[in-house]
Amino acid sequence: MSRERLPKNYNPADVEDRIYDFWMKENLFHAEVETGKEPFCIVIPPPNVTGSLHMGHALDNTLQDILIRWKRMQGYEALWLPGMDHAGIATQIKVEEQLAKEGLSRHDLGREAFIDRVWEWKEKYGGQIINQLKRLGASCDWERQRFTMDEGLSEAVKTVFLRLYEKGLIYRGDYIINWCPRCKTALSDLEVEHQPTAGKLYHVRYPLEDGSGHITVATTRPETILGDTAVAVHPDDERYREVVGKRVVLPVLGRVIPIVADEYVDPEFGSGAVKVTPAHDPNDFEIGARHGLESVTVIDEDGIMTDAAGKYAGMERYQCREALLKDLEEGGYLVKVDDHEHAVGRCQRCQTVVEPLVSKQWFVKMKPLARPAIEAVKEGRVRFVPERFKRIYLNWMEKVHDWCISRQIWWGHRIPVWYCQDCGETIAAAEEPDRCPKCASSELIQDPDVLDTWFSSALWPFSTMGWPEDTPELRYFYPTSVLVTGYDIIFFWVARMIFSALEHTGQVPFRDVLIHGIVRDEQGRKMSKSLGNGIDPLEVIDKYGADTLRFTLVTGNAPGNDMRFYWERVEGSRNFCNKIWNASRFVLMNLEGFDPEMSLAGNVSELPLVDRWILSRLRAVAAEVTQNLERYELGEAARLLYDFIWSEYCDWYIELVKPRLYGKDVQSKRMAQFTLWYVLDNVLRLLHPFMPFITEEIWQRLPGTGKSLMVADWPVLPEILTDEEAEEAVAILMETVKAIRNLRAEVKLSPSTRSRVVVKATASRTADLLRDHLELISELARATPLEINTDGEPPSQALASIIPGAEVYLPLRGLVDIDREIARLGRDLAKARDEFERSKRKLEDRNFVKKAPPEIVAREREKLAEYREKISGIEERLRQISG
RNA sequence: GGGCGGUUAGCUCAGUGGGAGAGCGCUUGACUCACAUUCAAGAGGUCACUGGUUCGAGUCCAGUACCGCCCA
Repeated sequence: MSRERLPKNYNPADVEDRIYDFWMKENLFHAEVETGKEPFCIVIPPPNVTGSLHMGHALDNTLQDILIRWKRMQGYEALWLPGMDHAGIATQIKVEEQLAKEGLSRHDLGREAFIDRVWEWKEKYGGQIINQLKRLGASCDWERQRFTMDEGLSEAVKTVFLRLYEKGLIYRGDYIINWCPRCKTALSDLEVEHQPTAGKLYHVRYPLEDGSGHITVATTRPETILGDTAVAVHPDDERYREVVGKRVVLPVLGRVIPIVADEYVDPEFGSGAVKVTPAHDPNDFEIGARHGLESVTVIDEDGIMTDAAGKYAGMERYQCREALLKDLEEGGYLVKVDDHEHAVGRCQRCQTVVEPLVSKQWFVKMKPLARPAIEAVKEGRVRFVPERFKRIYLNWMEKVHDWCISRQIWWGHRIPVWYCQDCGETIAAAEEPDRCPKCASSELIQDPDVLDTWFSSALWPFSTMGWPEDTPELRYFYPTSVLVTGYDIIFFWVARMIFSALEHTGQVPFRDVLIHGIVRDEQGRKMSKSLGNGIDPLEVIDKYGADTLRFTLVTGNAPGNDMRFYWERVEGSRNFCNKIWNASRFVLMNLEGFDPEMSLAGNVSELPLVDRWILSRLRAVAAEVTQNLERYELGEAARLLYDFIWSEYCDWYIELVKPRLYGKDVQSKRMAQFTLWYVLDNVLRLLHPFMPFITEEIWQRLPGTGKSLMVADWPVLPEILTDEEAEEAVAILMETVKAIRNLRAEVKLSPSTRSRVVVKATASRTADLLRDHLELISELARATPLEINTDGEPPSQALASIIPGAEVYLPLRGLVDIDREIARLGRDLAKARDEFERSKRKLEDRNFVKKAPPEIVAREREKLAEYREKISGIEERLRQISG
């Protein structure tokens, strides 16, 4: 037991690093395989190696740490497996920027030297987020840290690629993809963000080839006219029945193209006829495929018009638009121009407008993989929390498109495919082949592309455990217990992990998916670099401590909902830390002569009433906290602890127990010490997952505790602590104290002035209870002298308050304003009568009495009796003072 | 266009069919020997709207309005 004086205010900076070092030194984060315990496992959503901790990470990892610490205390072998993602495009951009400062491009270095450079960068600057996670208090098993470019994980990537390739689920071909002209790479559908943008809708007239008229089409991207290979109308559209099968002449270029009928066309939009540019629009690509249309690429990978664009060749895409519009107008083809808002796709990484292009890329065939992934979720083998995210997942999975997995960058997992320069054979292999298996040529060139970063993170739950090897980790910890992540990443990552795991391991990757929202700024805007409205979690930790940040992030919002970040809320959490600190300080300062060993043998039923009350409440709260954690209601669990500690333990119990601590009755003092200690010990355990640092710091100072709170047992309290009678009795004591305080406040009596109070109890049992706690009430309500009776005549010159079971009088010689008192009692009376009527009406309703659960009806009867008593009490009082 | 979420005190938000809650802010009083990062007392509500189910709806169902998000 530490006897050093604790500071008045909790200072996290003095505590947190020291405690974290202690945990590390004691190796308490490490989880072992096959310990005989039941496993509980979480794999971290690997942050980007380039990343630094933002509020999203702070929230996500706080939730994971709460779960893992709780389960660890419950006796599970709890593994939280950490690591990082190589983040292909993001990292490459970072290193390219660094090179640019030296006046170099990656091409100056060449591929190998560039990749070496990225590794160098990674060793030097990468992974700062790991240390930031430690500051947050994350209890990850750092010995097991993984990186998606590690040898083992790279092996898993290759294995998966080859398996899918051999099964025909990976293919290469010319399809329309999203191309970022700045990053110079293909992107998957998910990596394109659509933003509503003000633009124009150009209506252009295409003359029929036979001179019998024209068709007007509308487009937001006139430059793609140059790549048109058809005009399409809806097959049922009467207006165009005659012209289907005819041909039109493409304005300016003069190319002749057919008119086709296709269900895709919306007859309601524009003129009901659309131009078809298979090479530069995903929907047109589909139409083109259905009708066997030609595909003419007019924009290249740099966003420059190709030779196929005729006289516009060499122009930049927007420059071409202007030039072409001018020509269309001069030729009389431009009918009109409307303002039009449409969705423009931009590169997630650099915000450049993406260009849909036909390009040779690698794809994963999704339909066969999606089916089992849909089943697994429908059957509940993977469970989303909150459940509504299941629908979002299923909707997406059910209409998923093939996944473009090749990227034209250098940093990443190289596609394990070689092409024979002599016979053109494609060879997929784990290692570079010596010669072509078909023609024995040694002229083999590896595919230059790398795989989408998400291709490797999709394998994370099992690749980190050694798959494809059959490791003890896989057998013990896999499938993992729960995945915790934001809803913004369900498609990118969660969905891909589910189908990958099912395909390659035959098992789900995790049983539960806990989805949370995003942390917004105080105006409700997304935190972003460009807005500069982000709040650095480390700034919060520096100023207020990690426990404060964690508590702020976990309280005050429902699962799956977004939350706003307010410094006021941070202060509230900080104040709570300080409250715990000072309550603990109080307990530690008053444990002199207390022996924890001895007190454990104490008989609960022999404890004083208020001790039995707080122990009963503690047991209820512990059970509720556990239940809420089991349902992933972490915010609710935290709120319960906040209320219990602040209101019941601090505001009431500690105040109730003070006279005993300072009094002469040693036996009573020992019991108070025991109860204070016992409740604090358990409360610290319950709170530890939420606020690991402060709880550990205090707990280690408590007598009779162990080496570390983080491996102490989670409270499961004995049934004998539950004591409904004590709870009811203490409620009466509290009501009485509140009533007296209330009356005192009414006449603005300062707390320093003591005042006589008379309490008339309606039942002798209540009178006994109040008499037994006379000193307590007197102390808490500043009531001296305090008279308790059951039949005395109430003082006439007094304020009155009628509560269930008692009438409370505050005598004030000559100071009572009778009119005011009559008015006040009148208000109380009106309120009580309203309640009485409502209750009476309810009980007179036969259906209520017949159909409502008996305990509800019984409670309602009790209420009615209380109101009746209150009303007659007030009426009686009114007669006394006005008569 | 399809889907999802939200609408509760001045603000931000909890609320799991059975007496409308918290934090902050506001008003009044107090440096009472754990804590002024505190304590005590108080004011403040048509639970968006309209119907329905139910003995009973902030809560379940249907619809409407507005705000937001995701997908196309």
